[in-house]
Amino acid sequence: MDELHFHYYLLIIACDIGSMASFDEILSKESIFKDSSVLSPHFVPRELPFREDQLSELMLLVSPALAGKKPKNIIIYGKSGTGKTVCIKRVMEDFDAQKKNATIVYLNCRIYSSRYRILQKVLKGFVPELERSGFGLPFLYEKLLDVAGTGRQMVIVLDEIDMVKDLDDLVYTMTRANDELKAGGVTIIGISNRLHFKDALDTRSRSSLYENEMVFPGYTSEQLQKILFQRAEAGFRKGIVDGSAINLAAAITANDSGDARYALKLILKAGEIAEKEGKKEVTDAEVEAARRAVELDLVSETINTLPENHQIVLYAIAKLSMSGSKYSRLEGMDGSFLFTGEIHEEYENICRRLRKKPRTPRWYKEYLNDLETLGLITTTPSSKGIRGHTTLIKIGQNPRDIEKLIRDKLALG
DNA sequence: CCTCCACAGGAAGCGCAGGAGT
DNA sequence: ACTCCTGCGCTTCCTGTGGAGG
Repeated sequence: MDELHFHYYLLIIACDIGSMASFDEILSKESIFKDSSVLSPHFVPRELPFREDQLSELMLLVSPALAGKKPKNIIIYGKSGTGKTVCIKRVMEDFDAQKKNATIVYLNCRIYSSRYRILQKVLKGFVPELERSGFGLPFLYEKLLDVAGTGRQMVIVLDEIDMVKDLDDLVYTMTRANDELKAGGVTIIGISNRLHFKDALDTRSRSSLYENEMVFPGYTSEQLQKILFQRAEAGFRKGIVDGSAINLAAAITANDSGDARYALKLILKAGEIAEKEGKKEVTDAEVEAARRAVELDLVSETINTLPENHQIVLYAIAKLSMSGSKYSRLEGMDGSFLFTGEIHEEYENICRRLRKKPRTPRWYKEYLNDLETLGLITTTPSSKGIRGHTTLIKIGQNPRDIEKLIRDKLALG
């Protein structure tokens, strides 16, 4: 942020709290939160309700490493927000506290997505010269043998393991390392939310990776209620959160995913909304408002990570949705569906305004597919009646919200 | 019935950034 | 650090489909 913008920024803040007369007033105003970090998705609580079984099973499976023996490899399945990562983190805390000749490392494979990178990251803590790159795979392999060869048990947790491109090779490398090692060992704990990713593995690495398999089920509405209660108690001051608000948040979440992370986000957001509006309690109304806000947040996050051309196409769709489809009116319909042709025209117009070269229709169609996969638009093939063969397109959310989100981002007038 | 329009989507090939391997 | 190569994003070309209209 440059200086000018920084001053604007201060000005905006000043306007925002314009109603506050003094620091005394601001500071004397009590927050409804006791400790909002408890509600953050990264928080690892001492108690993990409804995951006691999985937790003790995991500890049992990993425990040989603390006794100098190699544990079996483990694969953990479960949709997002079912407590996979948080369980592992808890196990890791207790594991490290034992201070034995054993190491447990956590990696997210979205970032460390190849055998090479994983080895490099794991060994970095032991081999200082790896800060510089330029070492071959054989070198890394030798170092792995050196590090584990001292009798060290190494447990590598690979979150989102399905993102590893050469998983077969990785598993094979680890298997070979374990064969060669006289003391010490290397164990993989893989976490995945895609149930069918093992189909892509070859038989040999599959059987060695799947020595143990654990499944984390989604939380039910009742379970979510208890979890939310527990967290709300620690996160909010007494008597702030209404019981029915928690039930509502649990019900909304259980209804579409059972994702505890989403439920926590709802409650946190509801609290923030209540606080901003100066309310003393969090009720159903705040949870409802939070749901809309969280949904828009998710959409906005998706849009922000979209490549520019996808954004332009989506912008074109939002723009046309606001005015209604000319083509479909010509066909005597209500104008709520758009045609691929008119969207492409609009897309080209916007590209011209932005002085960008528009992509060809062939590729533009792939953009439409991507947008549909992301749930931002829905498409219906039209087989009868309308202009031969075409696709009818409808935007997923309120076009005004989408239009505004992208307009700010693309700096369109 | 034939041709044209508007579109779907496969195949091949191209240039380039960045990852793999040394 | 340096080179080679692969994969990605994209264009070009092509075939196929079904209604509209002469």
